[in-house]
Amino acid sequence: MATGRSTQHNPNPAGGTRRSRGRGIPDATVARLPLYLRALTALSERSVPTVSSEELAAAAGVNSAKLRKDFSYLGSYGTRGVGYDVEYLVYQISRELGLTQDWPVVIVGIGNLGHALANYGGFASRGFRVAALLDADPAITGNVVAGLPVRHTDEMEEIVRDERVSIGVITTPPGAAQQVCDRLVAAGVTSILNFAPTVLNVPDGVDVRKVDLSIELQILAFHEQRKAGDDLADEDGEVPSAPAAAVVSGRGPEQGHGYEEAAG
Amino acid sequence: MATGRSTQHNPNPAGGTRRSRGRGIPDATVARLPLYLRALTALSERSVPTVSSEELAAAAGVNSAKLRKDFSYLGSYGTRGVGYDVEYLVYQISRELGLTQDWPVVIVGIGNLGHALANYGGFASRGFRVAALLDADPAITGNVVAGLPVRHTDEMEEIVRDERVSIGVITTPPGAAQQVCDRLVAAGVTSILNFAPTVLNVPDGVDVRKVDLSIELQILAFHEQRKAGDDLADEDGEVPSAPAAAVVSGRGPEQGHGYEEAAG
DNA sequence: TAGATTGTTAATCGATTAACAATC
DNA sequence: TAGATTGTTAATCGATTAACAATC
Repeated sequence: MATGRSTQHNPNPAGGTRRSRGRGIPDATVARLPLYLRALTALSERSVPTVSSEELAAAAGVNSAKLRKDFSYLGSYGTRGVGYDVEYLVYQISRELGLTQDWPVVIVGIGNLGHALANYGGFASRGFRVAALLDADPAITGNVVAGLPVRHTDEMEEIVRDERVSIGVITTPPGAAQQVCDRLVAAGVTSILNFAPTVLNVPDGVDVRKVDLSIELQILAFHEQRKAGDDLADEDGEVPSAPAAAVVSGRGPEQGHGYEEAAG
Repeated sequence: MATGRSTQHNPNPAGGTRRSRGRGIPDATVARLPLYLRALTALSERSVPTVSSEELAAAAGVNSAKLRKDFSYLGSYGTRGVGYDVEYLVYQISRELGLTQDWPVVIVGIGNLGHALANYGGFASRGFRVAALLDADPAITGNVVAGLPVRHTDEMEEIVRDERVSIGVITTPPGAAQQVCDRLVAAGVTSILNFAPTVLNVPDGVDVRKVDLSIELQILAFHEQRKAGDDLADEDGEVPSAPAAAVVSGRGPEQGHGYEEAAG
């Protein structure tokens, strides 16, 4: 949501309905489990033994009805009149998310962003292990980043195979992303986190999630514009639906304020 | 969001129903407009004059029914039997997203990630202008990053005011994020893009979107685990709902494979 | 006119929410 | 028992999708 940020293909790789297998968990719920887990981990570090749905929801930034509904998909892990046992819930959510096992990941493209991710602390603490850093540029390979040597992308297939890597992170320039993706998938990777601003095409059974700074900013700009518009009279004053022919020659005011009033 | 990335508070700051004002556009549609815009820009660069909903949808990674429905919220910008004029649609979507005006942003926290964002090309090309880079560390202030001097956070309020900054990007450590957020908001910022793994509390009227690497990876791990489980018999073999009392003492196997079979 | 493709309708599906019975 | 809080139900809402009439 990206979401926001969102799976490009195969949000539900098992196919069929959204909750096909056994106690299937809705996508929206899965996306919130990490939020709950983070809040619970903070409580755990403060040695808080139990927490109510109301308190935990506040800490996670959701409402309590949603939280209880989400937890109901996992099972009945609370105690009526008491709340949830923090440690127990940390474990159950971790298990559900697959974080009780070790996930080797490779990061491909060690520019500024790859560098930042390699140094990101949240990796190791949550069951993810950086198996290798890869780059195609000989000027970069051999450098040590975050304690790891940057290896050449020539070694990609070997590393993915030997280290049983199933998750790849792509931080290359957009032009290289699809090719890197293809090679990762061919080598056995089945989940891709894509930071390159490109749509990746992948075969069935491969999950792609993307993180796109530019998209997030554009969504903010949209709402920001709305706010600014609300300050004026009423922005929806029937902008004439200009006939296409009249605009084909130029694309209209680029950075200017042709049709609309300034929003600042 | 995203999630996916997702607005924490006020996904619809105008309040009321999801589509309150005039020709209000659903959140899901707004989140896809940047995708269409990117695909259209690529077509524009190749001097493609028109495109059908089918072609454009394929390029953007969505289905064509959804695309046409999305565009219908913007107006009737297509021509039956022909398709959409690329340049005209680029302009209309840009205008709808507020990209025909200039958005000054500040980036607070110039570590690895802030550094990466400052160098990110997608910024400038889409109406966003980095008005300032800020950091609290005197060892970092004064450095030139992406052609801009890193200024001290002491100057935050002055810069936000003078440059009319309404969008702030937070790339600080999690412990500093809320305080930075509070100061940005107090200074006049009304949209925040948060890369720190913290829930930010903001007053009504302020939008927060967050980008969280760790959450994206955890969602991938969940699906990855499912895939692995599908290879075995049937993973849903009634894991006994362990009584809370039995687990309170320890949190169960941490990185181990206590309850579950290995998924690799 | 015939072919192509949009814009819209209506059905379906998933997500959210409030309310409350169950029960600790 | 009385108070507190979960887990679930049912209503509502938003998003997706296929189909097709409108129309270029």
